[in-house]
Amino acid sequence: MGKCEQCIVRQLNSLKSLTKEELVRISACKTSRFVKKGEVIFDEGEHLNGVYCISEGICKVSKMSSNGRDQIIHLVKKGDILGERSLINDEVANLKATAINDMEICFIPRDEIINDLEKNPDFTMSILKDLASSLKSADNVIVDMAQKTVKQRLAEMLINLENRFGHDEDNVLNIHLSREDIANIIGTATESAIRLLSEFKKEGVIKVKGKNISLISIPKLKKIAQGF
Amino acid sequence: MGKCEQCIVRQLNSLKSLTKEELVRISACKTSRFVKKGEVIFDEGEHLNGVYCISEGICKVSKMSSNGRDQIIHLVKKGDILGERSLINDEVANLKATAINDMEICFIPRDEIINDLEKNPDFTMSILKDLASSLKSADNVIVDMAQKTVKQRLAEMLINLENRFGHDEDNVLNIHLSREDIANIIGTATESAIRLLSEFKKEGVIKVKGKNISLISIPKLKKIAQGF
DNA sequence: TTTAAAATATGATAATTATCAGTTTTTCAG
DNA sequence: CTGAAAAACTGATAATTATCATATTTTAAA
Repeated sequence: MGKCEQCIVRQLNSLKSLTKEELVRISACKTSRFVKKGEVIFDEGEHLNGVYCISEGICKVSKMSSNGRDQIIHLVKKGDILGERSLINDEVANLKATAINDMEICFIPRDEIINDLEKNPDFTMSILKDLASSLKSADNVIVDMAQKTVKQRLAEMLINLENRFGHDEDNVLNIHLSREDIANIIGTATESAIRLLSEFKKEGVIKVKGKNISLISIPKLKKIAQGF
Repeated sequence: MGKCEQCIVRQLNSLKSLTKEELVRISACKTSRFVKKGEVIFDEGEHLNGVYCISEGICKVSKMSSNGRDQIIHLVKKGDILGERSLINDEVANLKATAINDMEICFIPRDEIINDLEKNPDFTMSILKDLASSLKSADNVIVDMAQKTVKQRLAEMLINLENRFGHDEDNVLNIHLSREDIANIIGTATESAIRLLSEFKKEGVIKVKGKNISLISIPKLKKIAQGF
């Protein structure tokens, strides 16, 4: 189990604002853990009692709608912090986190980190900026969900995946989602997502082989996302 | 122009966490202003340079979609703070604020309040909790927008209006929105919103007279919102 | 490897929602 | 008060999206 002070992942998130001493203290009480693909890290209604720092892998964060379908609200990857919101308002989790590939995650108990939150203004400001930025992007998602067609949303989502996860040497996106997950991100039926992916493929804007998706023309996708 | 120390509205928001001294300082530099119905307080892309504290009235906060329709993301009323996000990340406004009735608002310059944000941990934590709570409700809106039908969303919105704004002695909601605004909250065409309102009226779950809406059966509306 | 289960795919159809066109009602400036 | 503009409304129709049924392919456990 590595030490937080030396952890590279930490540099990617708000924990970078902690002092050396704080990190040593956190390192002593944190626990590291492997999570298998498909495993649920926490579910709606659970008490979190701490935050997770993602060392490796990707998980989806979702919420069940009253109509029985899961809506994926965001994708969390290496370097991201998970559960900070429940930490702040001290409520049970509003969302569910599920690994979409094998992961390694560190858990930091609430009591340790809440102390830093109250004492270290740099750290607090950093969390504050994180939340402000999440809120901005949530607002943008609301607008897209409310105003764009499923086709527009799919195009937009593909561009977002490219920006956030990048692609390998063969231009294949570095994230492999099931068709159902794709549908649950853009808020549509699985069949509709499949049909639109086929349509994009036919039109030559993407290449699809199983869960491997490559974007062939990002400009064209951007046009589709804007309604052309 | 009243003094912040004595302002009742302040008790409703994060400003209640400020000390007497901080309030006196802010009071000295704040400016108060009346805003007419329909007037734009700030628009997307503008530099805010401060936050607004709403003394009276209601405004809509919206964002233009690339398809040319305005999506209303929230309604801000007496006691709410407006523009805190732009304050924190120091970016231009992502949203537009428009008065939906006559308002009175106080403006607090950025420099004054940013100082308190960095120095007063109670105040910072209060803002942090505000943002966490906004983020939670934004996530819930995303789920609804993505998974619910327009009919479900309208029913839900009516319940939200009742909870947030209440009704007068004649059971009429204390907020008077145009049909277009209603459509822009739930993310649909104005005609669709009108049709569904008529349907609800016919079914006897609401009473409508112009912009005066009364909820007759909240339980029925809740059932509709959940898909029955 | 075999086989059952899960995921993906496709077609047909129904339901929802948007758009366009036009009418009626309301609002409000003069 | 009056007339023009804006808002609200209604109908017809088109476009989008969901649902159901079923076939094919892929995955993973025995």
